[in-house]
Amino acid sequence: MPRTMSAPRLTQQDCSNCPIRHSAVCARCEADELERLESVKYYRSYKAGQQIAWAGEPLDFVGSVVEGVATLTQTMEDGRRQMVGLLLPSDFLGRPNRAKATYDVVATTDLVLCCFRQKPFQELLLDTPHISQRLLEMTLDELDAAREWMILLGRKTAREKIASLLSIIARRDASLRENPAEQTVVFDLPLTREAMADYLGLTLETVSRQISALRRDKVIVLEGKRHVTVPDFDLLMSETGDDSDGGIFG
Amino acid sequence: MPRTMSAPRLTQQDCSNCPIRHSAVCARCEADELERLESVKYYRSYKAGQQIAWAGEPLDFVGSVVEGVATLTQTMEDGRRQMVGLLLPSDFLGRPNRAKATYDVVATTDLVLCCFRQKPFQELLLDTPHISQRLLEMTLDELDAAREWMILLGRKTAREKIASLLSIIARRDASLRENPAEQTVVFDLPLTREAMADYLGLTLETVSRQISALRRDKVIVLEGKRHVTVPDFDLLMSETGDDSDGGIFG
DNA sequence: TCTCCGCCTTGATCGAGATCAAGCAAAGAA
DNA sequence: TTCTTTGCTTGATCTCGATCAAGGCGGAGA
Repeated sequence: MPRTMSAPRLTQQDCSNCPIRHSAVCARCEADELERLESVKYYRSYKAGQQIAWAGEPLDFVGSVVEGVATLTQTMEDGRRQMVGLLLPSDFLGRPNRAKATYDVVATTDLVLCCFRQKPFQELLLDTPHISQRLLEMTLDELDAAREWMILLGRKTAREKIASLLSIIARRDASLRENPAEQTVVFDLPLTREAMADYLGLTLETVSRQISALRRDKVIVLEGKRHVTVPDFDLLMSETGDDSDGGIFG
Repeated sequence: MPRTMSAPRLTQQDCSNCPIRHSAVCARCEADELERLESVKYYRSYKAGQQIAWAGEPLDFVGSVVEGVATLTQTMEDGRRQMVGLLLPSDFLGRPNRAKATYDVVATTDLVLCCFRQKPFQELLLDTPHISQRLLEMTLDELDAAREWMILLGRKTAREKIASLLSIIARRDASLRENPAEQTVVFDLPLTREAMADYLGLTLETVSRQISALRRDKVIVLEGKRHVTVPDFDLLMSETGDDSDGGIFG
């Protein structure tokens, strides 16, 4: 099967105006370091639903998500699937010095990546400590997130899993709002029921039933299938099974 | 509650004779760099069962496991527990620049750590690229392992979970043997049934039943409760649900 | 306007693993 | 010796989420 990717290249963009300038792998770079990055970076765009990489197949670049959402998924021989990562803007894709993708990577929304070929990125890592330090920090954060997810997968009930996922999305969106302390949070789900099931280690039917149950219990209000209103964020949090303290920025 | 740790200090040991010299965070260091490490490192020892750190409590050092096994565990308010990491010799404990432990850390066997206080280790990281590069590599490996574990927790059956855990331990032990290509593997379980349950997202009763089932089906032979013989490693692998190729070093 | 298709919901039933419960075996402790 | 404790096994039963099945809804294309 042909697996060539033809992604349109965007015109070169100025790093200093980049929306992820202060949170991506380049966050700590100085002006001269950014100049060097600009000389080797390039952009790739993908449409919603497009696959970016296939587990086990060659992937000769790494990069940062500039806009959109992508998922990392692993599939067992018999078709069982588990999502193992959710890439949001500023998250890093790929592993330095690894020529093949470890997971299937799929764009779930339209997506823009800021990419580097493996070889030049290797060199950047070796002689730009600001980049390798930041990459270490981001990788440690991802490891913490993965371990948090292990608790969810191993020990939480279906209802707690759904509430946890909703609270994660709500919290992320809340941080972009004018008044983040507001109890009411409104957002759109960026994932289908099936993708949520892959994420949570459930079936899509169970996801649907638990969302209906949370709606019935007035924990959330649904308009259509994707638009969610959380009237009382503390109430949602109390359904996640996590420690109740910590507030919206927990 | 008093939570002070008093761990006996060992006499200073020579890095060049260290059993984890070539696989720990110091693996890439040159002679002069090792000298610097030796000047700030110190050892801590723990007895089997002793707790090393408490989630949320101060932990002002990081370090490498020299000998023994430790576990990272997170506990929910109502007591549900999930193990999120297993630290074997050469694995790294703690997070640079973080003053508090994120997880409960417990020695499951007698344990020796090679430790560094946070502050000097920070400095080492900043001006010893061989250390920060190696730490990044190890953290990326841990992230891959955590994601592999997410598939196990989210999608594998109880029998597959047990077979997967046995194969991981068997594979690790096999790599220490004279003839690693040998089909028969023998080892002792370093974990209680309860710890295995915490690792696998199961109850200890289910762990016990599945081990009995694997014994009944001749996949393993048990002498006592901990000593395991795997007569045919491929047969064990075929029970894990993972891709069958790859062999013992997969 | 109709039809199709992707996505979602809901109902009925099933079954893997949890829970509740009893008891065994080995190692200390009294 | 006898009593406890710790770690483990096994049985009986229950329950949550999976599975199998049917149908609803809304948007895109004919």
